[in-house]
Amino acid sequence: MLINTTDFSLDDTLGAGQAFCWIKGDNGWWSGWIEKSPCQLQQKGSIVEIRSTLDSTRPLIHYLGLDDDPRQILAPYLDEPRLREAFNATSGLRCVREPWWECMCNFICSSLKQIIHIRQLNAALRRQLGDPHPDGGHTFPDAKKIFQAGEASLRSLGLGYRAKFLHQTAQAVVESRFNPEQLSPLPTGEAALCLRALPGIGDKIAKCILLYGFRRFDAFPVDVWIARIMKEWYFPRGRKLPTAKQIDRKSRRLFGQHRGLAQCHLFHYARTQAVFSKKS
DNA sequence: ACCCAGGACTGAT
DNA sequence: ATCAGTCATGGG
Repeated sequence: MLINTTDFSLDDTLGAGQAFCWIKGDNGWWSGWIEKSPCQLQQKGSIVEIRSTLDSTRPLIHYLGLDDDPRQILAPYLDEPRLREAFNATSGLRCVREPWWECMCNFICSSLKQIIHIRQLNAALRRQLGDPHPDGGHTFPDAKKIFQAGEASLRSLGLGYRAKFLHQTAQAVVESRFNPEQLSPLPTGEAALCLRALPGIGDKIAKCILLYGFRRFDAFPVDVWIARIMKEWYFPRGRKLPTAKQIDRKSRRLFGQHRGLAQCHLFHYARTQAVFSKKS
């Protein structure tokens, strides 16, 4: 199957720290998952080629966020010259729609980890606890599987201190102490507080889950890369990095209701420009 | 060996 | 409310 796209980059979208089940092979094909279907993707020019058992391109268009136009959504904020610089360098990036549970697990695993390590942990969780798929690979394990595996077993996969967090959060989901439907009536700020009740989820990870797992474009996760680029561009005077609260207020004022989408482009730009790698 | 990574949590001011 | 210390692991 083929999808024709405009101003889209598969490499940027799958490599920008949103989803962690995708690996790019030496042949140029990305291998990963759309829900429970293994899937391979390759981009040539404006064409994305799909190899999978899916009978329609619709789930892929939905997953990759190809149904919205970030240039149009961010248009009101692109007068700001620095955001425009970052956006123009990353305009092929789309905000993906990750399954919320896998997204939650990925980001619980993400604390003090590099993106490559998060991918490794995602692969380990699938291989060890997921169901094998006839076409190869393993589906992502549900909360019950991860809970029943036990903390020690999770630790043996390399999760470190995150093993206890993931185990306890899985238990909370199994016991319905957390249900994603609780979030839908809540504004994003209160939804973040709800997520923060779960072990291993603080403000930053809560907002990643809301942005990538629940498509809350007004969630603005602040990690070290965002802190660096925001300091460099919007807090140039100070010696130290600005606080998360300062950055949040600034993002609200600069990027409005769609600051989460702006964050996707800022994060990817910061991470792919050598200028921002832990300087000052 | 050393440094850092898409942080969260705890206990002390 | 802010702040330092602690927590595991792997790659550069």
